[in-house]
Amino acid sequence: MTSEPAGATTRGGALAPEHIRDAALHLFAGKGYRATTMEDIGSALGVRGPSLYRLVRSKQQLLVEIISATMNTLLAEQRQVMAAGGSPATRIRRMVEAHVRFHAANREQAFVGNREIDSLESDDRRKILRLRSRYERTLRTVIEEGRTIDEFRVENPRLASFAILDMGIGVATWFRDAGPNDVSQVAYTYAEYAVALLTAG
Amino acid sequence: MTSEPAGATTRGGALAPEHIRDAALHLFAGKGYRATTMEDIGSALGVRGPSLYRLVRSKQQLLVEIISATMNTLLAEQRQVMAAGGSPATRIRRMVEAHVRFHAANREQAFVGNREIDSLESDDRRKILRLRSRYERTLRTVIEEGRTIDEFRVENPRLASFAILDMGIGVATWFRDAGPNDVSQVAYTYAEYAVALLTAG
DNA sequence: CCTACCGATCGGTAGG
DNA sequence: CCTACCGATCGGTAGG
Repeated sequence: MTSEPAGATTRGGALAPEHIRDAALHLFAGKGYRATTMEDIGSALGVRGPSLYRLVRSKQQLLVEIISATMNTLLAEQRQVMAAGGSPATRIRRMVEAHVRFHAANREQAFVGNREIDSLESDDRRKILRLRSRYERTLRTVIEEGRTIDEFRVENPRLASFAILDMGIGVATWFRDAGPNDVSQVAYTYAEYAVALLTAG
Repeated sequence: MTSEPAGATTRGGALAPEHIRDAALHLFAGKGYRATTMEDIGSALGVRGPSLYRLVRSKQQLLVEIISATMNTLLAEQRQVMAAGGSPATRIRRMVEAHVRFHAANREQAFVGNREIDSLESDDRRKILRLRSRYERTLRTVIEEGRTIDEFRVENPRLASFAILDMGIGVATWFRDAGPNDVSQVAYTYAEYAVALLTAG
């Protein structure tokens, strides 16, 4: 993203745009975008608030980058599943597993991406909503395909895709690494739920 | 809740605590708790910000009342379902229908209740989280009961109850009165999904 | 129910 | 990377 050598921090130190984003993400997740100050973010990195402006345009830009990265990752994983082929049920399973895995393994990203959409300025919000919509429609397309070949019996692909996506999104709110189920268990189980819901009659 | 005559507004006018809460709810839903000012709320009711303090203790108190009311309604409906009896599958269906119906018919309440939990001061937040937890555990209990009598085959009641609840919560984010499905359709369909997910094997 | 106002916070800039 | 600071916002109170 920058013209500096990959993986290097800026000369001798802790302060790189990537670290700033990480610190910001953690604070946004914990206390909300609006409640987080530039001084908070700087403080997490051992500098004062104004020092961040050498590497970051604005607080809003940090939020935009965090949420965009989240949606782009999700869409990239979905594209991989589509490219790999397989029956509708197979693709649904893989898609739900990737979706849930992401929401469990990147709780803060997912959480901020969902809660702070309205903290985005309207142009950016529109862009993000378009990406979300595309993500949902791709899932819906696979459901419709499965219906066409009688692999699924759901009557309303739109409601089914919302239900499947939303249950996965919820994982970001309750999942804990120290909890009774690990990421793989949850991902597998939710994929089963999705297929069950689609094949029931 | 107050000692004034039920249904009456305070002497000649638009300003009653209930109206203030309604206006606040709408604004909190639209732009977030922290981005909403007392002046905004007053403005929606035709008064200046400071005038609200005659009827309201603080902005925080408005949020507490809104979120508490939401959870209490949800819990009351759940208790009714439990009191009415029926097989686990019947109770699950009714519970999911009530849950979804509430989230579709009271989108703003549900939305604010979910997004602004971290805007509550810690004592209030704890109280609300306890209520949510109780709500979830009651659903889980019914799932476990259904497993005991072999009505359900799910292996993990905890994951199943999270999945069912979270898909219903999602309804508050995408449902529109002008959309292709009405509240009853969505409630019925989601109840089907829940049962499908619980009985699949 | 209003105006005036206090006290505090905050994003971002100036200018080293 | 820092201090000093501007300009603006906001919750809540005083005192009618």
